[in-house]
Amino acid sequence: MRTLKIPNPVQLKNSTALSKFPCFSHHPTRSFNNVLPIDPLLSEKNPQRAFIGLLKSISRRSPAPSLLEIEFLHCKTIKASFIGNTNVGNGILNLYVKYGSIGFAHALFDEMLQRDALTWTILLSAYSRIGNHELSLGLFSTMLADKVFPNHFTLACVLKCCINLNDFEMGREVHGWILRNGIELDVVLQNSIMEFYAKFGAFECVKRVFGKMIERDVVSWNIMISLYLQIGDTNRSMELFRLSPFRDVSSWNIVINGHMQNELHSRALQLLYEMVNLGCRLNQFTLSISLVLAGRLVMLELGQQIHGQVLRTGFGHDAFIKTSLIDMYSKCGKMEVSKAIFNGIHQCTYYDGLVSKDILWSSIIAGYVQNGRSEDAIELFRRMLREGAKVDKFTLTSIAAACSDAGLLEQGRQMHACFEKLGHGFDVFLTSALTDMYAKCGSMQDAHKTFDSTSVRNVVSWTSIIGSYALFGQGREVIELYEKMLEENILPNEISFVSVLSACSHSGLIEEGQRYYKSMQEDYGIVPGVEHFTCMVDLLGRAGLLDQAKEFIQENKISHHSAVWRALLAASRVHNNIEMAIYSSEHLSRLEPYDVGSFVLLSNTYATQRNWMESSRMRNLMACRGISKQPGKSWIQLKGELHTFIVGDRLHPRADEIYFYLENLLVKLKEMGYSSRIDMVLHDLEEEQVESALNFHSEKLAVAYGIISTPCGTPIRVMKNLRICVDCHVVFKYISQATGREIILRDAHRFHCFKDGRCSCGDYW
DNA sequence: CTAGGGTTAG
Repeated sequence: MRTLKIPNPVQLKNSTALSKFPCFSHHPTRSFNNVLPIDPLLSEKNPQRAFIGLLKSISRRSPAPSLLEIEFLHCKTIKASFIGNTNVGNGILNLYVKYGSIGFAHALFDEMLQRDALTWTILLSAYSRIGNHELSLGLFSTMLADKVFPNHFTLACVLKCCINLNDFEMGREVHGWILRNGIELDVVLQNSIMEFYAKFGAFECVKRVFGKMIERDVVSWNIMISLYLQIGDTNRSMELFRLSPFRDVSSWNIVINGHMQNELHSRALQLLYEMVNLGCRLNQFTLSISLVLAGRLVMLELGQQIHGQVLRTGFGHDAFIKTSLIDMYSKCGKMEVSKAIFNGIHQCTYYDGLVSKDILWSSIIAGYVQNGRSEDAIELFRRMLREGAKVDKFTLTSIAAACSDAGLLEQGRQMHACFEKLGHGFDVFLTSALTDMYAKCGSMQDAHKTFDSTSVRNVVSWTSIIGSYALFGQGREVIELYEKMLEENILPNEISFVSVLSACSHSGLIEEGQRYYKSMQEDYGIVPGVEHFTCMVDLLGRAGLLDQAKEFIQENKISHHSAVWRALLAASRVHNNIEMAIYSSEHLSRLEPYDVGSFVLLSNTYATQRNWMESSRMRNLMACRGISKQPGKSWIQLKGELHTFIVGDRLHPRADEIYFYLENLLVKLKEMGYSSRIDMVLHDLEEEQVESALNFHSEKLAVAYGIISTPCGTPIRVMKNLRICVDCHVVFKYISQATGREIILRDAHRFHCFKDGRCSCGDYW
């Protein structure tokens, strides 16, 4: 007979020291004599059997027995010399495992003189449950060497270990062993075998086992149903679902979740309604997945209804459900509610004993990041570290995105290094987020290094590096990378094209942009969405082809999208075309009467033409409608500290120095030939005031502060929440020349790298 | 057998 190739049989420790059970020496025997009726049992005809019955009932008792009670029982069995009985030993062993004390369980296991299949199975399944699958398999191997014949539970557990260890070969060996040893195949074992093959995508094997089954149950059918969902064959899975004689809650959960996984959210919603209408009871799984569904569809009311159902059914303390609730409210933009739920978590039942609070942390942090509240997310992350929660790749991915938004290069770098030190494995999500983070923080070297170190690249990895170069306006590199991606047989998605098209637009590659727009539809069958239309309007508009852009909007019948008008309006402003600006802003304000951008852009366009009447009329209208402009702010990070500036503000402790330096510098720049672009000032002011308003724009303050606080030659990295002003753009070119400093500025759309009197954007933006 | 958190653009 061939033996199983199971690694590392476990060396059992045969120790006899009871000192492994520290409470033994001073055991409070008296305190349990009333609660646990041991002594009367001992006078029964068959005290051992009675004792075994007691152990069984205690293991099912709620609340579960305390460690002291278990040790008390253990003590009693020794005193009554029952411990040599395998069934008694198994009973106590089971209690230790249920209590979660594997160390004590293993110590008892070592002391047992006779171990049967149950003894081994209790211990090895305990190890598997805490995630130590190797040890579990090692015990299995020792068990076989000890000539103890495994039962169905042992084998099912071993197959689970093979799934968790991703060890297909081992699982096949186990299956072979089962067949060779003529183990009778019952439903449970056959289901385990099916599940094993299903997890490894060995569809034919699953079907063969299912086909041969004489008796099938819900689980067998469910595995078949999920098998088809796994490969995206929703039709076939629904056929089986309708055919199944055992359709119950779990089957419904599987089809609903399966459709969600295949991105068929509205179909999933239909199924949920059908399930409810049939009067099917919703269990905790249903509630959890339907909350996720409500979040993805941004259906707040549905989410609230399910929340009500959660409270009614008493699942409010389930940790899984709490995470789903946090996720749902975050996705619906209700961060206050998410936060309240998160803060109310003290006593949630950790379902299955495997749920940890780390996931709750990561889900609330993700919520803040998704709602654009990076500072709050980072603050929460610090609290999480203080409270000793474990940082995993999920949290770190969100934090990387938060650092991208806030432009915090140093924090991002620290977290990256910290994570690498922990020795976590490679992850596509994380490396994509890090690539993006480094790029958005201005370090293309780090972004490229991260991308190069990405061993398994998918569309997202490629799209993030492509988007990074697009951010720096390096259209040629973007096109090169895009072609490289195609060479590696990675199919571009909608987002890849947004990056490519916006890069073309930012680099003035008009023909290329139009070619890729065509290729997207013809070669990849991607139907252009608002984002692509907007890129095209932007592409034409930036190039000054305003009429063509307008025609593009009409031809594609997209005049109901505000974004395309916003792009045209922005282009009209850059090219000072007041008629087109008015035309597009009329459309824009009809579509979005409360949109800040439309007012600001139009009012600015009027202002540029020095039409103060119209400009101020626009601003008054904004005030009437209660719209306020997002204040422009710029920030710079020095020695780990963030310095934020708004136009003309003197709040900074070194404000006097900053202003003094800036004023002198501007005099010098004028000698070099600079003159103020006063046409960029947005209010009707006297000439002198105009100039001073311009001179102290937030980005100028931040750059000046950077120069006076760092040694000569250090590059200056500044972030701005809005687009850079035209005058500042001119000034920074002069400054880079006059001071020999490199100025790297990230605005709302892209990077501008000023060096030796020139900007990387080539003034095309 | 079935459940929760993450990436890319605008």
